[in-house]
Parts: sequence; C-alpha cells; structure tokens
Amino acid sequence: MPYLNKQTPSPEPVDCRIMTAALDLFVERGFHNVSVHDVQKQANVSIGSIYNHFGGKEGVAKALYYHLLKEFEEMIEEIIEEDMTYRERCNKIVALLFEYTESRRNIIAYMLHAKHREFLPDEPPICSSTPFKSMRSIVEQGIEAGEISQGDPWVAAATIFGGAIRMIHLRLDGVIKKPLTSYYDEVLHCMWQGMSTEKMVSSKAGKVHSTG
Amino acid sequence: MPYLNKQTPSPEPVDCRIMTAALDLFVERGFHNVSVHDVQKQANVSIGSIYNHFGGKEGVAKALYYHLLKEFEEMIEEIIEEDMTYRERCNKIVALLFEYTESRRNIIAYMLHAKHREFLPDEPPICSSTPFKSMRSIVEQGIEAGEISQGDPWVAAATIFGGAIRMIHLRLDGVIKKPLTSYYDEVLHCMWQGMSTEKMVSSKAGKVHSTG
DNA sequence: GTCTATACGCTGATAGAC
DNA sequence: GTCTATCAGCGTATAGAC
Repeated sequence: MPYLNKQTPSPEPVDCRIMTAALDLFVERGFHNVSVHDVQKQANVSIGSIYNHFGGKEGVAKALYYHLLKEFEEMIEEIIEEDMTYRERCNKIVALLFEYTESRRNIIAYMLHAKHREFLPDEPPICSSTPFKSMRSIVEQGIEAGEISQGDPWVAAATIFGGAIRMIHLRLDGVIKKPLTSYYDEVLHCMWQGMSTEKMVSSKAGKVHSTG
Repeated sequence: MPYLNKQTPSPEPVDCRIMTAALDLFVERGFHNVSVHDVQKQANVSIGSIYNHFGGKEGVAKALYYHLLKEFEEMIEEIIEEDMTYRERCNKIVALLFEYTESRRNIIAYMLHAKHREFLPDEPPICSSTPFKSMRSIVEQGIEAGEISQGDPWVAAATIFGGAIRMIHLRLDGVIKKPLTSYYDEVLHCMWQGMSTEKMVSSKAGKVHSTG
C-alpha cells in the first residue's frame, strides 16, 4: 500500500509542486479562500513540508509572487537588449503579455489581477515593481528619442499600455470571448494612432458634430 | 452611564452607518481582513443589527456593491441624457471618474479595485455590470456615428477608457502622487490622438494624414 | 429592532515520530 | 526533510433578554 503512495508523486521537486498548486488554487478561489490544507492536498505533500520550505501560506504567496515577477522581468530584459526601436519594444511587451494570458493564464492572473496588498501587506504594489518600472523606462526613453510624443511619462505609459492591460482584465474576467492574440494588431494600431476620426480631429477640442 | 452610550451615536440611519463603516474598512484592509466585529465597532452598532439588516458580512458587501453601482449608473445615465457628442460623453465619464477618485476615493477603490469574485462568488464581474455596459454602448454608438474610428468595439472601449482606468489604479496604489484631475487634459488628448510622433507614423497630431 | 453572551467550525501553526 | 496528530485562536453565526 505505501508503495503506491510513494510512486504516484510527480517527479518535480517539492517546492515547485507546492508553488504550482498554490498558484492554481489562489487564482481560482482567491488567497483567503484557500487553506494550507488545500495546498497540501493538491500538491501531494504534507503540511510540514509547506512550513519547512516557505514558513506558511503567506510565505508561499510571497515566494510565488517574486518568482513570477523575476521571470517576467527577465523577459522584459531580453526585449530591452534586442536591437529595436522603443516603440517596437512596447509592442513586443504587449505581444508577450497577450500570449501569456492565453497560454499561461494563471501566471498573468496572479501577477496582474490579484490584490497582493491584502495578503502581502508589506510588499510594494505591483505597479512599482521592477518590470513595470522597466516598462515606464522604455516609454521615457522613447519620448527622449522622439519616437513617442512629448508629455508626462505617467500619462504616456498609461496610454500606451493601459488599453492592452484593460483587454487582459476583460479577458481574465471572461467578458472577452476570443483569444487576445486575435486583437493584437488592432490594439497596437489604436494605442499609437488614437481613436479619433479625421472628422473629429480636424476640428480639435471645440464643438464639432453640430454641422453634421 | 447608558445614557452617554445612547446619545453619542450619529444621527444617520443604522443601515447607512454600517455600509459606510464597511466601505472604509474593506478598502483599507481588504474584505477578508475585516471581521464582523470590526464593522460593528466602527459603525457603533451591535453584531445583531448587522445580521438583522444584511444577514452577515457578505450581505453588507453585496448591498454596498449594488448601492454604489446603482449610483454610478445613475450618473452615467445623466451624462447620456445630456446633449453632447459621444466623444464628449466619454470625456465627461473620465472627468467623473477622476473627480471621484480624488474626492471620494474609497467608492472608486471599492468598485474598481476590489476583487469581488473572491467574496461575492455569484455576482458577475464588474466589467459586465450595467454602467460598464453603458460605457461600451456609448463607444459603439460613437463608432456608428463616425465620431470614433471604425473597429472592434472591445478594442475601442479598452483603448478609450483603458488609459484613464490605468491612471486611476496607479493613483489608488499611491504610485502617482499628483491629483488625477491635473492630468485630465493630457489624458484626453492622448486617448484620442494616440502616442505616435510624426517620425514614426505618417499621421500627425492636429492634422491627419491623407495616405489612406 | 437592538443588544450581549455563547457555541461551533475552520484555519493557521506546532510538536514530535520517522 | 517528511509526515501525522493535535492545539489554540479567531471569526461567523445564533439564541435569547430587553
């Protein structure tokens, strides 16, 4: 009997199994609706192991958070090191986020969607984490290089990535039914070109439409 | 002694006191980090009252959620009934959101920032609620009327409001230090004009290209 | 309707064998 | 390092007096 139990466990290391299980459960039910016992069961380990490796549920969440952030940051770094315009780098980041949202949904959901302040009170908010700083940095350099129109960096970054991030939220919430990748080209077009028709733009911020 | 206790309570009705207290606590600490006792204490009522009026903590959260959504929807309706272009309606909504973020922060934080699925599992996500549907509807009508450039309505709505919503999140997280209202004009400019410079694209701010 | 006191279940965490 | 058994505390919910 014990043999069966010894042989069924997956070959992955224990830490990895715990974090994978925790990721899935946290995303599906939310951190506070998951107990240590749930993680233990799903990961096929004992409670003791979880406390040994991570010191508790919060420790798992923390380790998982930083692990994913680091992976994300490394991918951003790769993009930065490539020989591209700043604008192309922004596009590449959006592509990356869209692809991950489809293929590894829970990773994106945990990083972007979760309210970490609720269970990791001491951690800075996700928007001030390294990868997001890097994204804003790309935008700032793009402005300096004249590739991106002049203006406040916060507004610029929010405008450029805001639409894409909004699409991701809608997709994660199940409101958008089609894969994000099918929207990629149009999202890029909109974020650089804006939403104005010639009709509206040519008459600027004044009263328009009255003449019809 | 009991007289002092009977006289200190505020003149507001009990339901209102409970919801106000709950709103502040939920936003500050997160739903799961607030107990019924916390709400009871802050609202100066007894636990019994909370269960009598709302049936429990989740009931308070639910009532509060729908109350705020309804208020928000009513303001959107007002904007819709005014005589404006669809584009101006979008601008007005952004102005409304920015002002509320500054003057009544917790309301916006609870509506936009909270993960309702975690504590209201049966409710549809915020993005599919009536006010958000109304916002998308305005965008769709703007496209039909030729005020907003042709394209997928989801992408259009995400592009138009995504930047503003992103700014709100950054502000709520304390990353942006200045009041959002000071960014209003620039955000509007960006969301309609896009972020491209002449260098990168053939179109230009203020005067549009004619290359088809 | 409002309140207090109490009961019960769950969850996080530990101790100690292997 | 891994596991099981167990504890202590908290938080929800109820019962019953006023």
